[in-house]
Amino acid sequence: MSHMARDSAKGRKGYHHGNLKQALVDATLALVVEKGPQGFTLAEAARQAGVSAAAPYRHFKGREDLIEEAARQGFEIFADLMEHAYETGQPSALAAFEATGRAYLAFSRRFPGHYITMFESGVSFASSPELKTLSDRAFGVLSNAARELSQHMPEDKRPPANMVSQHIWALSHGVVELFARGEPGTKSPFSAEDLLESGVGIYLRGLGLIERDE
Amino acid sequence: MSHMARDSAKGRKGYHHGNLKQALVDATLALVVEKGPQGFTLAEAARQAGVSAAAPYRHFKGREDLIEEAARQGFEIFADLMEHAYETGQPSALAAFEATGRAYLAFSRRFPGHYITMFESGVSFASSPELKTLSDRAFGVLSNAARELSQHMPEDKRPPANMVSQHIWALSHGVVELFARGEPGTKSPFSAEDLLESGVGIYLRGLGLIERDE
DNA sequence: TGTACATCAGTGAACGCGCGTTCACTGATGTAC
DNA sequence: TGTACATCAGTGAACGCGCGTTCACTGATGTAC
Repeated sequence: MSHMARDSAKGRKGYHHGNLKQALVDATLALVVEKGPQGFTLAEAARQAGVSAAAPYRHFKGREDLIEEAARQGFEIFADLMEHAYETGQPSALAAFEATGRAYLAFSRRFPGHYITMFESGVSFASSPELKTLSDRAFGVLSNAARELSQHMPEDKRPPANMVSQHIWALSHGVVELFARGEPGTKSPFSAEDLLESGVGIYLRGLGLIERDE
Repeated sequence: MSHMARDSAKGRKGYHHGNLKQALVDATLALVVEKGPQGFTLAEAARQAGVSAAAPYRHFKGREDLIEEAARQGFEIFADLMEHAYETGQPSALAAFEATGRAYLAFSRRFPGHYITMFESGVSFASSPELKTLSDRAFGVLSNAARELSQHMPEDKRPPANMVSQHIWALSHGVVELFARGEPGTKSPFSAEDLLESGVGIYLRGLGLIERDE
């Protein structure tokens, strides 16, 4: 078999794979990046893991279940990244907030497969209670950052903290979808990073949190 | 046949449909809304139009070609809507700009099938030169609005007009994707319209185009 | 107005394909004694 | 250390399915005379 060459790498012994579950998740992530959210098939993932089409059923209930596991892992990484970014910016509420915005984009760059399964595969963060919990953790970080930010704001024109976090979430998501993909035709002169950075900057100025001439 | 009841509505004569091309596009739009961007099949669209699976090939080269036509019509409507919104806001550069932002969201509401084929079907606005041209027209409106807006801005801290239009595009797109869908789990207390309106407002304030207490 | 005929826009049967899933099976591994 | 045996994690063949596409066909329509 053609995959034998890699058998020794992870304790693969021939008949027993040893690490199939994760290998299938990894194959899913790669496929989804390569062929788009729906281009992925259970059969192809099995093939890529060097295993028969029936094998995945030892670890997953079915096709949907595999995607969900990939998304689950994604949300976990995502939440960790957001939390880490938040802590990095502390104790400055402003720095923490900006950092979480950047973390969103950075996550989509470093884990494109996860990003796709999470936001474009149709699984969505309400498919299972577990995904809901995990996504709540991630977006909770952004919400908290927004809430703290709120307290540094001129009190008269202070929008709800949730609204602020949703603005940044939407802006980040839009930038990722439109400008961070390899898609041609989007030959923007600005990088996604620049776009998000400047957009958030202007927005924060609008909130009165950054001085006009910085 | 079960679809005979509707035959008289549009000149349907039994053997000849009379309006198949558009009927297939309409079926595509409905399917894509109902089952997601990839849930659509040529066979199902034909079925919904009350016609055999081979019939679509009289009007389209294949599956891909049908989606592309749907997207093409979408871009046309979209561009018209953007232009109309722009003119509505004139001669105020600010009002025109805000109107185009609103038009983006309004379009996604009124033509969800088109929106999906345009932005989520994988066809993308660079698949064909024709789509590219049409999408350029639509986004050109937004760019122009941003350019005019630029001239009303404090000259020292004036970001490139293209950047401004891309910020708004990204924010609009993000709001649509995250908060304008029926998806549960996104139980936001704010409507997509409110979110976009307030987000754009804060952003424009950040540009120095709206006074702090308005 | 009537007829012959070209063209148009459908039909329906057939194809090959890959998918998701099930099933009885079997080789490998771990454990009890 | 060796052996018996349960359990685990694979196999491979088979299934039914719906899809995209092709083909020779045929009914309906439009036009020339």
